[in-house]
Amino acid sequence: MIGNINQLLDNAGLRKTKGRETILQLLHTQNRPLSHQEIISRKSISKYDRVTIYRILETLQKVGLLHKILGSDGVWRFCTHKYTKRKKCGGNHIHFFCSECNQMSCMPEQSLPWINPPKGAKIISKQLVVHGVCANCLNF
Amino acid sequence: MIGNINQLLDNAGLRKTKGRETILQLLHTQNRPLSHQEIISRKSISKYDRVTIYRILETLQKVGLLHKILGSDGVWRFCTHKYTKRKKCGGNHIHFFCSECNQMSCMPEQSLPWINPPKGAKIISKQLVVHGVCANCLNF
DNA sequence: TTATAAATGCAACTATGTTGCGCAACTTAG
DNA sequence: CTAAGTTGCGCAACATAGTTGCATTTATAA
Ligand SMILES: [Mn+2]
Ligand SMILES: [Mn+2]
Ligand SMILES: [Zn+2]
Ligand SMILES: [Zn+2]
Repeated sequence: MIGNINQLLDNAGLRKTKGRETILQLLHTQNRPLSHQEIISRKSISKYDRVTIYRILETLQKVGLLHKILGSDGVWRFCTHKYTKRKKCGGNHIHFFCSECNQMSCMPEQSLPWINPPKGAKIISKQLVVHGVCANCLNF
Repeated sequence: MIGNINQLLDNAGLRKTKGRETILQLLHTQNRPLSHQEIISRKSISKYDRVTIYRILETLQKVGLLHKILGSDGVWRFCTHKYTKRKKCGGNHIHFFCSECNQMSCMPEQSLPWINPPKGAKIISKQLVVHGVCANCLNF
């Protein structure tokens, strides 16, 4: 797995550092987007400086290894791209945000609708965040 | 117009204060969501304390007189509901955010897609923000 | 008019994220 | 292998959005 991770960094033309590997590794084992806070509070990552974490996340996202989504709490979450049999997923799907536990999840099976841009405008990206209460939190 | 505004506050069961009237008035003359910053920098509003503005916006939004949308800059924007011949609009539409001028606009003609909730979860609301460059900014 | 409840102002605080800079680590040319 | 150049990291300081507590003022209704 770690070899795989290094491969990703390599392909992206990034230097392989322990911090990047660890974060990529962590996000790969999760199947939901994690916030900076959620990431840095992991044992394996807490030793890094918070600024370093911010920069690593920004870097990984810029080269396309992560996608990021803004929760309705104003906090960014980061997630590795997932692959289906068909094609690479660039994070181009709906996300769900539970306002009880503040956890975000991907809804990869539902993709974003086609959108007619405002007259003369150029669309770069879209984010559809569904806000609600997750199954877990509903059972309490 | 100001009579109309007072009516709205009244119907919502809110006290009529100069601050609330002025802010509602301002947002009614705009047809795009304004941030706290954009609002407080208006001459007519700059005399109020920033905390008061935050609280007024929160209050108006809670009773349903405003809808709020989070921009990809992490800043909330507030907008009055607009009415069409057909029906009341609860802000249930797509929003466009220009990353050049940081201005948000409503796309009321395009409504949000139906979304299949995650198993066992309850959906409360949705926000679809389209990120791009507006017509104005493209011409420079 | 007066009593009550709600709104406002002010100060302090929290939280996320950014910037600048010196030092360390890695890469590459010789 | 070594030195120079480039990139990443740690630390401190900063920027900005939004919140909380509490004293004071204002709106409303008795
Ligand atoms: Mn996702
Ligand atoms: Mn709108
Ligand atoms: Zn939850
Ligand atoms: Zn623009």
